Amino acid sequence: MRIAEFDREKVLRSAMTSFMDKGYGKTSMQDLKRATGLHPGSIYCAFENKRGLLLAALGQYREDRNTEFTGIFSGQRPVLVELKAYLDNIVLECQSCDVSRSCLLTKALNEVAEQDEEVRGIITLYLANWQQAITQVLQNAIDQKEITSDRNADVRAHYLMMGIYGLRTFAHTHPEGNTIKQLAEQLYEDVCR
Amino acid sequence: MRIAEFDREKVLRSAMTSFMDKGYGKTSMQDLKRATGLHPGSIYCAFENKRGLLLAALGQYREDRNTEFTGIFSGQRPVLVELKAYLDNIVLECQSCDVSRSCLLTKALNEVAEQDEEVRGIITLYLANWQQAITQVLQNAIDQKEITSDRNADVRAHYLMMGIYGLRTFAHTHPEGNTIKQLAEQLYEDVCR
DNA sequence: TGCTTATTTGAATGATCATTCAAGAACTAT
DNA sequence: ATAGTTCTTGAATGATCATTCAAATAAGCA
Repeated sequence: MRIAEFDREKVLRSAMTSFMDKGYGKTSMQDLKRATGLHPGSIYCAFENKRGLLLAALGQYREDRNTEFTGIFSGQRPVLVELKAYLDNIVLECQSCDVSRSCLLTKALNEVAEQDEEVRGIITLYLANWQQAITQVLQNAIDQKEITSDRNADVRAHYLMMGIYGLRTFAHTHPEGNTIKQLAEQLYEDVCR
Repeated sequence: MRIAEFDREKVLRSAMTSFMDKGYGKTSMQDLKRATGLHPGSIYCAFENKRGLLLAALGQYREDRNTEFTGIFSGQRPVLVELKAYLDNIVLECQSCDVSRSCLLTKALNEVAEQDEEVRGIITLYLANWQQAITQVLQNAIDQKEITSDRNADVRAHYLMMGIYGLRTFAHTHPEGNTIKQLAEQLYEDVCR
């Protein structure tokens, strides 16, 4: 026996940012070698494929986003306060210099999903999980009477997700100023109205 | 002298859909040869490059979207009626079977813009033109007292664009049902509120 | 009709890429 | 310590790709 030397999470996060920066297709194995510090053979030994590395990176991305999500929505504050903090976080992300590192899921969905049934299925599943989590948050807000039940949690969650997707794309062309912040604030109001 | 035999617009529209279907990077010259009917040499003679063909296709896309836009916002009906028709059109586009053929501009922005300063500049310019046109529409609606001047046209245009971006991405994972239509309706209300 | 100029054709080129593989290195267990 | 297993290394492989080029073709002009 012999234990693998590399830190799996570190490697996957390096691959993640490579895929987000250059896209899956334009990230060559040489790029991945440089980013992860792993030689081609090791990558193939550990992940079978460049595609396998993408799948593993997607899984890691999901996990990272999950812990971030449950960290913010810990239930220690009113739901709407937590939701506002969540949106603030996304705004900061959009305003950071690396706008292109928006969301590996949507980026991969745009790039490879149309050609790869399995990848699309996985990404769709992850996004559906995210949507479910957001729906639960909004349902909590309704249960706590923080927002009305005029529109149900599902409809509100759909709208919020649409808004977040849109924010990220919009940020690509408007990284400057506080336009993003204003948009996020109106989005918050319209979701909670 | 000798006149080029091919129909430039037809060729560019074929290239457009190829780029939208597979992405710029994964569209090979063989794909483009099949799609456009032009042999490699002719493509290089007419557009200098694969990249040149992309630039030309982006230009054609802009023109096509422009005529579509001015066709809908002809000023013959109340502005808000025209705006609703415009959104209905986008909804139909999102619900059509080829969801991936969403918008060449945003697709290219995601894929190549981070690597190619010039392409990003051109796409950003086109999108800015679009935003300007939408702002003008909303300003007209304000001038005609169809909506209040509580929020100015710029802010409303930003929000509408964010919503449209988001709708398109959302449609990738929810092509079915009339979720998209509901979202578009709330977006319309929130922009005009 | 012939001459010039431009386009079309499609095989050839050279680069880049993902992937493989055989040899070397390191860890565990006996 | 030694055998056995697994990981690492990095050059080799074969495929694919954008691009080039020289020959062939056609259109405008004299």
